[in-house]
Amino acid sequence: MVRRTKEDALSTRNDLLDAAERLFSERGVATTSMMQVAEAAGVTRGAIYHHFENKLDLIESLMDRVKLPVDEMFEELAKSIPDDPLGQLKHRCLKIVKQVQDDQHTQALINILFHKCEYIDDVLPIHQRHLHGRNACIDECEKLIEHAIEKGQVSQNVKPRETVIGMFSLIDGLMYNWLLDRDYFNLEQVAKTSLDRYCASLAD
Amino acid sequence: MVRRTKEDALSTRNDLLDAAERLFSERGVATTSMMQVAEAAGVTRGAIYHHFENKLDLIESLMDRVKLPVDEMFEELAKSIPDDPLGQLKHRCLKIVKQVQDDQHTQALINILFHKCEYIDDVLPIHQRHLHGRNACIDECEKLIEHAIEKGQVSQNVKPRETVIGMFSLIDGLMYNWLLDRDYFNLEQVAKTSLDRYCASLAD
DNA sequence: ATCTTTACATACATACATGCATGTTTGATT
DNA sequence: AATCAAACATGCATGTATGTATGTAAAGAT
Repeated sequence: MVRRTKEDALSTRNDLLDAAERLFSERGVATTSMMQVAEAAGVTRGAIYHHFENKLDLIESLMDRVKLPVDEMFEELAKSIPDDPLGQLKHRCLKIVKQVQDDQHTQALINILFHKCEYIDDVLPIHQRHLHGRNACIDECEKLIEHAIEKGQVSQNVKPRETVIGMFSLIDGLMYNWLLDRDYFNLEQVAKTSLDRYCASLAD
Repeated sequence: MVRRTKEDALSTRNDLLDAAERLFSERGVATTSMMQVAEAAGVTRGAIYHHFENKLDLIESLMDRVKLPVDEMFEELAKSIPDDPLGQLKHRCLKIVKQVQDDQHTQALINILFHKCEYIDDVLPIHQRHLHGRNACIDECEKLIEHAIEKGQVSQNVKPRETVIGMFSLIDGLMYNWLLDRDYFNLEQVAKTSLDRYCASLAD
């Protein structure tokens, strides 16, 4: 089993990414060795070091494959002129939740970020990327809240920044706990009612 | 430097726990070696293996030293006859947040649980303990919501279980994000207003 | 005063994991 | 057709973590 065509090489690379995603998500990043990833992909470590520099590069490539829900949300927010800003916001948040619930790759990645990798210097680049997209998204959502205030959808007493942080934290917490035990509650359902209540209280 | 008195031994043990708590919280559990812990405590690995069986035992001993806020909450809930169940609930949740914000040991441990240790089989005992106390607490809080419904504080439309899960997730998410960047927002303040809103919406 | 045990330090044996260097085979190029 | 380079496999050298076994000096028991 030696050199194959370029398509085969790309397939090998994808197999490696698939294996890494699965193993990292199941057993954790630090405890999974390069050899285990290679074995799971049916190749040797040589294949990994040919396609990726090291473990960190492998992880970063994992992140490149999947568009995180916050990034997608950010893009959609940018190109929409909100007629119903608060509804928009709620809808986008639920979409994030839904993507984590339904899309396997997204779920695996978020699971890794939440539960399967330590937040330390070595893996910080990927967290940085996540947080960066997140903060940009928070800024955008903050503007939505401000619009909602102007439109009278939301009370003038609410502080936009804190409100968004609260919303995102609620979503984060729900996903965090749901990923710990996916049978404990229905993510989408609880997210919907929780968000509804949270938003309703903003009218004050 | 050899055999000291029993008090000295206990002091050594505490030094080790302090060092472990600090290093784990700062650099992560998996990436911190026993030798680094020993060095930080001013002893050799021999001292660690004298006091603890292995890394896992060290971590579990860490957890034994601190009473987690949920456990404390559970105890207090058990011995209180709620006159204002919803207010009680809110108050207890804020107390958890406050403890994480103000008590250094609690903060370090929660930080470890949230960000500095992978959720895998090896460290699962400590997570299990955390989740166990948590679930017991959720059950108790569920009863409080039921009381609140009986008292008319809360609408009959709310589902107690889901409501509690939402509340806890909100708190979790806030602590999770705050621990990532403690200057990004004021934990106690955002927690208070968010909880207030969330609870207010329960009257419906 | 002697003896035992505690509280460590030191040393070693084992086990991996990583990174690189070096092969080897075939697709791609000219 | 010959050559080059891609796509891996294989082997080694190194570092590092772990667990344990052994040493040792003082504390505590008798």
